[in-house]
Amino acid sequence: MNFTDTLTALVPFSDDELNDILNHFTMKSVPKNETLVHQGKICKYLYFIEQGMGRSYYLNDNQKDITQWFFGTGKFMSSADSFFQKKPSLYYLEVLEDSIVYLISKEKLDVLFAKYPKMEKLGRLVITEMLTNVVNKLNAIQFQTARERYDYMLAEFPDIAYQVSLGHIASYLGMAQETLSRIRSQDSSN
Amino acid sequence: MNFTDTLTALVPFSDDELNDILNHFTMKSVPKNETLVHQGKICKYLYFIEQGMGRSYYLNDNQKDITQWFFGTGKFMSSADSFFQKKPSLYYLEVLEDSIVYLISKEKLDVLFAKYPKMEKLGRLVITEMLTNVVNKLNAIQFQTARERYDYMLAEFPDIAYQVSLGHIASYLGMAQETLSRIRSQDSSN
DNA sequence: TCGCTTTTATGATATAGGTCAAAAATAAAT
DNA sequence: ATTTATTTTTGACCTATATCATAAAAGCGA
Repeated sequence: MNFTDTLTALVPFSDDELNDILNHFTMKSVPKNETLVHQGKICKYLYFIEQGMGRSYYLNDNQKDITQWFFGTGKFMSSADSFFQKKPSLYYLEVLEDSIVYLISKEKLDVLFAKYPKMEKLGRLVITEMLTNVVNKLNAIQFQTARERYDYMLAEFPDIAYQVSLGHIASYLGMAQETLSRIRSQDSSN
Repeated sequence: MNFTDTLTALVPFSDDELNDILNHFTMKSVPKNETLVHQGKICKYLYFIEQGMGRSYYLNDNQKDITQWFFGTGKFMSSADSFFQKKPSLYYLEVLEDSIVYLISKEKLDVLFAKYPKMEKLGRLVITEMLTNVVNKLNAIQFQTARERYDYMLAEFPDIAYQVSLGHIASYLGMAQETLSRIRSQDSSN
């Protein structure tokens, strides 16, 4: 679903409103592997992924890269806490393939929030969806075996599960990459 | 922090606005162990805990009670997805001690959202905070040892860690209650 | 197409923490 | 104040998965 459709599906904007809103965003194409936000820096923009996919990750105490979230086509991507509170980001944000995004700064977004109450609603809905997704993952991770976690991933994000490197997925699911490799090899032998 | 202070800290309401908003809420005292929402039912109200504490939990495949979240004094409590989307709740909501809450229905809240754009902002801020908290817990759970998870709990929710039963905390942290008991006995022997 | 780098697979071994069982301690009820 | 129920502790044992090591495969630049 493209950007305008995504917006209108959440809140019914008029054509004029929609145009004005779109004009506050900037469209940009981002090449594969580009880092949009660095850990410790402020996340200046909220991104909508028109085409492509990205992920957030951080480096743990052993400098190991841990995927925190995947963002697929048609989703908003940001280091939410950093963007909204202007705090240093705990995560890196990077694009995993050539992508097209719409981006907006906090200042411009605040202009939209002030101008259109419906935008506040949009913001609330988008964040509510994120919250639901994170809670779902949490429940999936918390008490399930590695096998079950991978099944959750296949069910919830089939597109991502088949496109992203095994190491990224393993860290996202909280398991060693060797474990995920073994799970997959079980699958293919049956 | 009490209800009015919490509201004005997030968004600067005028006295008149604040009064009007408060009038849409109902104050209620809830006795210990009362269940506010049942799994599978719609969560009809958003609660603010003026005094006391609650938790959300669900029963897993083995009918084991798993704590999903704790809500302390001064926090909003709800089965967010159920409340906002009018979907059956995945969780029970219960009060862990005699409490005083302010509650509001979705209908009345929508009236407030429509009337005061600032309320939309309030909603967005509250949910953003929840999102941040859940993401923090997810990171704590995903790659940390049982010991580290408990330390996270002590740091993040010291009040709760010392008041709630060991079994509730263990399931919240994704470990067997025996494990948490052993961790605690290590602590007290040093 | 060849060499170089990164990713994935597989085997051997170690361990954190789960499960089962039973006792001890606390809390609740009559 | 006793009994009953619930929660916590402790011990013995076991298993899923991490870790370490190395090989195979895939991807990529020159």
